[in-house]
Amino acid sequence: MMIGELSKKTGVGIETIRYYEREGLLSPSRRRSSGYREYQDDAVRRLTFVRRAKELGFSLKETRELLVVSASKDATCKDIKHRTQLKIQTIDMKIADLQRIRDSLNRLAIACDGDGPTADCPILEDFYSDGGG
Amino acid sequence: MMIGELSKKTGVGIETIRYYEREGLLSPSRRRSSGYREYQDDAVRRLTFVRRAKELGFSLKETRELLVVSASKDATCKDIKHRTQLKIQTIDMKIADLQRIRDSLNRLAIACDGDGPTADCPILEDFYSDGGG
DNA sequence: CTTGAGTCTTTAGTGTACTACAGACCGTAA
DNA sequence: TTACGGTCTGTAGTACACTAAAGACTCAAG
Repeated sequence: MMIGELSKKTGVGIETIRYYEREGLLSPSRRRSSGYREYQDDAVRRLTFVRRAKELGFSLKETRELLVVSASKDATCKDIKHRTQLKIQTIDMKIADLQRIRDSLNRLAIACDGDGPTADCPILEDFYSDGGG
Repeated sequence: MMIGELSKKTGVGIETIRYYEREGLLSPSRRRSSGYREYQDDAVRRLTFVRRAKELGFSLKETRELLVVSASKDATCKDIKHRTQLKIQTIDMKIADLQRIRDSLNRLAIACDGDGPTADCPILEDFYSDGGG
């Protein structure tokens, strides 16, 4: 199939497909003499993989690595599992960061009764005085 | 003081200070005839504000708005509190997103015993087959 | 007066993941 | 043959928050 059909089948834009190719995620099986890209059915599968990995928080770089490992003959489940666990760890750290921020903001919001001028706002006070919460 | 001293006092790089100026967050109180920026002590306070807001997840654009509100005579605490609560909401949504992703990855990691070739990996299977969970 | 550090403006690069556009070429149906 | 839509390459723009570098100017000390 040509790129337009692949785009329709996967819901991934044409420009994006070409971008993924530049980034080494997906190549057409061949080129016509005209230069037109031609894809096989497995390109749909591969694009699905890329989008699913993205959904799950993997960057394009990481996704490319996953694809390489996935296709490697001597790679094992272990490698994939390891990468997954690392990703879980970084997500956990991000969540912890956001929780910390959330709690700080919440404390400030509670401290502010919402009345009076900004000059008396405990939120702004915190902001101006650094490292408070 | 000049920009170098302000930079040392706040730990914010010179280039960054100039960038903040371009973005409307901080202006020197005046310029010398040579073009050199001159700052008052309150610039330290203002930069502190910007960094603290950043720590708490506000973008530069949002921080600029906070500064405007903060300086506005008829603005009230209410406005600041409201912005804070909105920020808490978007952080909560981000956390929920990450939790969902984390749970999916965790389920996959558990399903994968780490043995065998990638061809049998349940993680990769999920990736190739879309929307699995 | 010279030297060296500090500062100035303007422009461009970083990373991420696209997205858009210009100008040319291809393929097919009427 | 003409028209029209699909496709090609290459370049540049988007958002965010910086960061770096070139080349010129300023300032203070010696």
